[in-house]
Amino acid sequence: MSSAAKKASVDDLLAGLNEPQSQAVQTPSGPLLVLAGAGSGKTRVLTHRVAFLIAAQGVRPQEILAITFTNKAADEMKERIETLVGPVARTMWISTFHSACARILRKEAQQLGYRRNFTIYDAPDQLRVVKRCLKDLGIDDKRFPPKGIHAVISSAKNRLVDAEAFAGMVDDFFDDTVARVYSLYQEKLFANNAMDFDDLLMRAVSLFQLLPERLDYWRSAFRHILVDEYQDTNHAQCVLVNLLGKEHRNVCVVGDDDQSIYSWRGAEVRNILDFRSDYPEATIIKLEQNYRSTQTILTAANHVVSNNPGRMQKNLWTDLGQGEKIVMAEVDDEHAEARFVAGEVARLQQEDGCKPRDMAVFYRVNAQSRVLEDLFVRYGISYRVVGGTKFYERAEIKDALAYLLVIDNPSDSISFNRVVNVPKRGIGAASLASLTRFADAEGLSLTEAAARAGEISDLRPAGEKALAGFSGLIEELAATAASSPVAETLDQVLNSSGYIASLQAERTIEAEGRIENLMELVGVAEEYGRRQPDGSLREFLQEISLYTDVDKLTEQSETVTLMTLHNAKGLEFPVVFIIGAEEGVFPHSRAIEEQNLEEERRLCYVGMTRARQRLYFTYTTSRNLYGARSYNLASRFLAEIPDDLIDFRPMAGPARAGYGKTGARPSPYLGKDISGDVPPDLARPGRDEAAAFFHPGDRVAHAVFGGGVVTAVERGGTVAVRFEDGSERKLMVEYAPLRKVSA
DNA sequence: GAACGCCGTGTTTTT
DNA sequence: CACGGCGTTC
Repeated sequence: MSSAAKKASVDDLLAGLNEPQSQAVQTPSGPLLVLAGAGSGKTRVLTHRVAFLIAAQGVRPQEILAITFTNKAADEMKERIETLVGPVARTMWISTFHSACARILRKEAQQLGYRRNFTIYDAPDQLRVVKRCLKDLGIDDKRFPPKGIHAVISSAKNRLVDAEAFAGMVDDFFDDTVARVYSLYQEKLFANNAMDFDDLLMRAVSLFQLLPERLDYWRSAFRHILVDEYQDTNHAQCVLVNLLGKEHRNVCVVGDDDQSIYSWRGAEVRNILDFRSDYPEATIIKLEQNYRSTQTILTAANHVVSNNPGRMQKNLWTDLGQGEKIVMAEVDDEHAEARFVAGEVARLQQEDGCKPRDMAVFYRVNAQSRVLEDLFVRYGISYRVVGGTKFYERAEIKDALAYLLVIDNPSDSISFNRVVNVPKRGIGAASLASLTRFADAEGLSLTEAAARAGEISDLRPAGEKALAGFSGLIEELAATAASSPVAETLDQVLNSSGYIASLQAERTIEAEGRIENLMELVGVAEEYGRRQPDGSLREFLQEISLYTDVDKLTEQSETVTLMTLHNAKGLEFPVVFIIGAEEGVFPHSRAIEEQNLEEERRLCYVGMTRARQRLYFTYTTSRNLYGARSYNLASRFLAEIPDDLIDFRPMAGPARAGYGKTGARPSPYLGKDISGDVPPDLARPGRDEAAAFFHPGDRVAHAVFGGGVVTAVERGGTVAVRFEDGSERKLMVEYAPLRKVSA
């Protein structure tokens, strides 16, 4: 490449960047912290910085390790870098922490006593192992719920506390039990030549800690490390970055403390706040210009999040103009909510020329999508749900994959048990018990034991025959796998096992759906074969096991997108609806109980800042939740948005007296310890708070008397209000359906 | 050995 | 409400 061409391309890389962005791209090697507010061009900076390192600093692509939060983000980044630097981009490591660790561990497995064909267990698999442990240890799974146990184990792993260390710091009975399970759980994973998600991180760390020589190797392999969404890294990930990066110190992390929303799975905002102490000489750059949202949306989001203490100060601004006000719609119940959203989706298409793909609906929990989906189907609005029951967690998909997993890793007993009698081939609990006993006695895997079914004395002839048949099937499939593309192996799995046939025999709609899903899986395998002609079954399985639904989210044109607020991270849409903005839903009741409102607020901030032009909030006065009707307050977050940014749409029909039907937008939230279960009345400002809450001059609204202005605040929780109809009334704040509209 | 149905229970977010 | 676990029945 001539130097002129090179220079031109470097100029290109910097063209169109604002000052701080350009600085972040050009800052020479060494630690760099980029605090990137929502929509401030973070991805742009990352991709351009990588390109800059390659084009201007002479860094070789394969020396770069770039970590993203999802596989989708990784793919996008790869693509964008490729357009900047060309096909060499393909030699870079751009992936999630988990994928990167898995890749490293494939090469290093033997160092840890694993074989390189280890299986990665997903959440349901992990739970199954926990359950088995509880059973083996004779622990009552009523008193020790597997999910809870697993959560504790997972959190320990994220803090790099292994089973032994955990046992050493136990200080109550529950943890003591967990410690025993943890230890057995690890044994079982190891015996199955399997790792869970957390192991990928923890084992990578221990590899590096145990074997300095391997650390040296990987350290010099990745001379430059870049980490996106650093605010959502956990301790293990942070340690990993430091192990690899602390020596050469070419560590660039990008993130936004206001967007940390994964503390429940071990993420520690502290990591980004502490970057300066880990790397005192770090350059720190703030990106504060937002290129995504209108000023209205931005101001509103800033107001909300500024209620959180201890933030890194940021001042997001935009020059995109004020734009539309934020619509806040009060509706009867979840059905009215769905109707409202569907109505607006239709209207925006007709009147504003919005495309369905421009619109997204965010909710707090997956269950909320149901009602919406029902109505969308009836309205003929096509939509897609991101997340929820994930494609790769569907039973039929997991069954098919379990066959492949057993073929690839015969030690994997979870997968073995999953498929040994699916479809039914007469291998029941009794036969399996014999098989397991035999395997344990002989020190064999279940697959190996099945191959020697004839030697199992207490097996009934029918069971023996069935097991031998299954064993033969697996061997046959393994032979195919050894010499054929993945898609072909999969096809044979589905047919030779009789899996498809048994579904066809069901003759139900669900079974047809399952077959379609399986065909889609075959499609995925074919696609893989095209992309990676030399790809192995193992690599295919690894890719799949770390793949989530968000990763699949491609720009399909004519559908509205439905997803949880968590899944919305990193995305943007011209129009965003945030539904269920109610106390107990969002913020979630459990977050209220656990006093973790700051994270909920950040979640709100993330949701709001996804919107480019229009932002809607909806809240219901009554909602069916878990089979029972509940009456919730409007979310406190709504009250944190300034009035002049809001287009309030009270419930249709005459305003009715009573809680939540005031026709006034929700007032600033006063209650401090109000959980979703507290009767609504208690959530109203009490007598003592009245004086602090209302001030003369406040604009208020009354459910019956309409709008007015506070003229006086009296003792005993009484305020005087002059209403728009000219009347003046004294009202008991404690009981009157009175809402503050603005101060 | 499999299928059905009952009951109790637990409900956030996910790499 | 929805699912998993467990007992009953064929």
